Amino acid sequence: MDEPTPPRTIAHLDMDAFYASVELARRPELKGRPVIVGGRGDPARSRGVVTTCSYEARAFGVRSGMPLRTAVARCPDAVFLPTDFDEYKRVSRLMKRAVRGLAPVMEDRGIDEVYLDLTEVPGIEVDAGAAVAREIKHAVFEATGLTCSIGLAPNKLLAKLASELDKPDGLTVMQAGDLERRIWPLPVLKVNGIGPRAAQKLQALGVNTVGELARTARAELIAQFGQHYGAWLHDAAHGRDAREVVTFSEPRSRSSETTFARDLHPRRDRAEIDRVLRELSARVAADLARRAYVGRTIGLKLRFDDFSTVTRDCTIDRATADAATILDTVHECLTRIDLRRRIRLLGVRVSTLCPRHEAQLAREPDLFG
DNA sequence: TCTGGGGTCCTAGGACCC
DNA sequence: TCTGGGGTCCTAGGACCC
Repeated sequence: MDEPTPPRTIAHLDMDAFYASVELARRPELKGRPVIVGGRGDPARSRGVVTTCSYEARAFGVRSGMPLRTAVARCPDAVFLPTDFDEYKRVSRLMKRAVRGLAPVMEDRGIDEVYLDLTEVPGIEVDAGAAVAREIKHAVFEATGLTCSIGLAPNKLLAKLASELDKPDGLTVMQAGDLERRIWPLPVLKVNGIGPRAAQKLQALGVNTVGELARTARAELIAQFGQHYGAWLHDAAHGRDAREVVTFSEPRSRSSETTFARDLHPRRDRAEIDRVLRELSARVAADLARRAYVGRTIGLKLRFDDFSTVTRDCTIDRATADAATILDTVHECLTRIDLRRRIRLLGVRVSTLCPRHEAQLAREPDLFG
């Protein structure tokens, strides 16, 4: 067994309906109306999906991930807005700066959420962290004009579940007995790490809620899901999670992909395909250069009109961030794919990354060899 | 009404080396 | 003539998350 660790106070902070809220902040006249954010404009003809929607839109059954055309059908009177990532990233930076000022041990979990280890924050012992959490919520509101929800718990898994219990503008402190009372009745899909596939398989076993999962024998879960995932499922249902709050991690890959407005013919649209691959390679190269990283594995992703997806990759001798090298390697990958359907999506990825200066150090012996 | 774009991690098989 | 494991790297696909 693992060494027992001293109790921690972990927070999960989640912005409320983030993209929709950012849009409402700069268009206050839309307040109270259903607002749906997603795609690049013209939702009725778009192949995009809903990225976020306001709570008013949710009342019509609109959900994130839903095709925009479905959202139009469910809520034709909604205000549809294209995604403006640059603006969301700007507000996200304001949020994170405000949070870090009060709780420096922060793990970035994307544009609108973070984990915090509050264990060492002064004053945390007073009321299990609720006062500190209120301060953080206030600081986020001062910096962005937006509300967030915070969950406080002894670990990340429970903090994440807790932050959802009282949305929007919520603050939930998990205490003794709350696992059984508030978490066990939830459907297994609410647990971070259980997705649609695992939930479906669990349902087939008669397991629908977290409590039912907790009551399933560990050995049974391992038999059904494998040693690693089976044991994790059992631990998760019992609220056990020893993961640290990680303040920095090296990036593993960078990529860029695009879905076409109409599916491309592999021969007749060859010029367009080449143009897009060139563009995607240049974008990934620029992204790597900006971050001062290079990578050795170049990958091509292709989705056909039937939504089947294939990938090919190729590892080269010398890590690169050069657009021409990436493009050449992508073309090499393309020759290994049987192009017998129309193409819906193309993507370019560079992985096995390392910082540019480390790659240079590793190469230096070559200069003398 | 067909299903975005950015990621991470895991698995499994084959190559290759010791 | 038949038969080892372990370790690492590479590739392809898939589950999952925001």
